[in-house]
Amino acid sequence: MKSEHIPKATIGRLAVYIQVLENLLRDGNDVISSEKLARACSVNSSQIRKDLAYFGEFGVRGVGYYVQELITSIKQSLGIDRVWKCALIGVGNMGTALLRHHDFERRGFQIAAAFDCDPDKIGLEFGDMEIVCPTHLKEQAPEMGLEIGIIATPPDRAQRAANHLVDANIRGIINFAPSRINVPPHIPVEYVDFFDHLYSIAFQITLGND
Amino acid sequence: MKSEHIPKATIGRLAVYIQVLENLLRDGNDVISSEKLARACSVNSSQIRKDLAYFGEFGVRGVGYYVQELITSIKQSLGIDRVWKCALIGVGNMGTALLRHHDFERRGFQIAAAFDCDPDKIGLEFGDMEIVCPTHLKEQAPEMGLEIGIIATPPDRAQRAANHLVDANIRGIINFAPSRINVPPHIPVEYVDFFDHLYSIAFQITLGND
DNA sequence: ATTAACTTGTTAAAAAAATCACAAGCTTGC
DNA sequence: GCAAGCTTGTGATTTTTTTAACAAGTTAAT
Repeated sequence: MKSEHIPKATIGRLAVYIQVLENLLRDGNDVISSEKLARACSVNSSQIRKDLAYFGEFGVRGVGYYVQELITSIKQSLGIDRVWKCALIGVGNMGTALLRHHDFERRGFQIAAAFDCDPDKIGLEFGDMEIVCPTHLKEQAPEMGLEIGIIATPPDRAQRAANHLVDANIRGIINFAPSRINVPPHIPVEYVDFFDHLYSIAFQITLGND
Repeated sequence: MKSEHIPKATIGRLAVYIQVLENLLRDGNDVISSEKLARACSVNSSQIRKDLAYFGEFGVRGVGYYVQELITSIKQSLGIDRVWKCALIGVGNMGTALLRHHDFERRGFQIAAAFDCDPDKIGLEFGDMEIVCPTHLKEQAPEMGLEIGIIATPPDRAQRAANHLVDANIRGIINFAPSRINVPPHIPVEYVDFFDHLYSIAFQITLGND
């Protein structure tokens, strides 16, 4: 197989595979079968083989997958075999936590610029970055090669932030603010809200009760 | 319709509906049709009606849904019409950010106890909470009515944290650590990793390029 | 060199989820 | 009181996703 439409669920699982594979590698596993990987990920082994088949043939029949090689292949398939520069808008609680989050670099994402419209925050230094007004986005984005926008504003400011990002020709947006945004259809948007997961847990617990 | 198996995707969308409905209510909308709500959520209107139908009949034919009433009904359906007490394990970067996150209370979740096995952290005050050793979980959980466990440890400590939670009869777990955990099947687990969404954005951008 | 034991990639079948389409029901205006 | 205009709830249909099944390819042992 190769190319055609790829389910979003597949992308989510690929992220899981990477995580588990990296832990396997750390534990000294060089080769793994889809069956064993499947158990470690709590999915069906056909599922794994099918997910991978969208992107190519990465295994060896009768043997399995070489772990390091597979990690590299999946990362290439997802386009995360390079550094993506991100623009953060909104340096409140969430934004600050993101700036402090060490995993960004390790995972291939770099918050290269931080924006906030609060006059009290503008000018503040954050590591080697200075917080500036979002109006500067349009000029800084191309200069700095910013490609992904991270919205971490209060909900009522999210749309404005999105407008700034679109105007600055950003290529994709991840929105931590609890509100929907409208952008042109060629710009992918992902919404992040970990309370979704808490709701799901609460629901599953409640369900198990009756 | 009513009860039967409910797709996980439905739960995810109900969370979106709540978010959008709350914003609609704030903007003074008292009634809304599935068609308009669908547009605001970027989904199909039948989808909304079907999602709601799993839980009951909340609308009025010819009229639509009363916004406040619908919010209440969805929250009841999900079991988030009450406060859930949570135990946090791991007070590092992520754990601290969670403790500082103001939305917990507003959304019906309360981090009522914080645990960490680092001797430098044990004894530290956090608001009105003191960080204690995870070995105390088993005794504190029933006393305090802790029902949900939040794992925010480094990846190699996640399984141990999970064991403590299971041992303390916690009813559900949300895992922020980037590693899979094994728990008895009756305990629901949700994995949270917002890099999944960054991967997805990177992939969608890359895909659009060629 | 042949057999036995594995494991992948892929086609076919099954299951699940999303969408359509419409009868049933509410509201308003005349 | 009735017709016209909406909008829900739901059975039927379509689409998508997952799972099963197996031919094709690999390795190791005899």
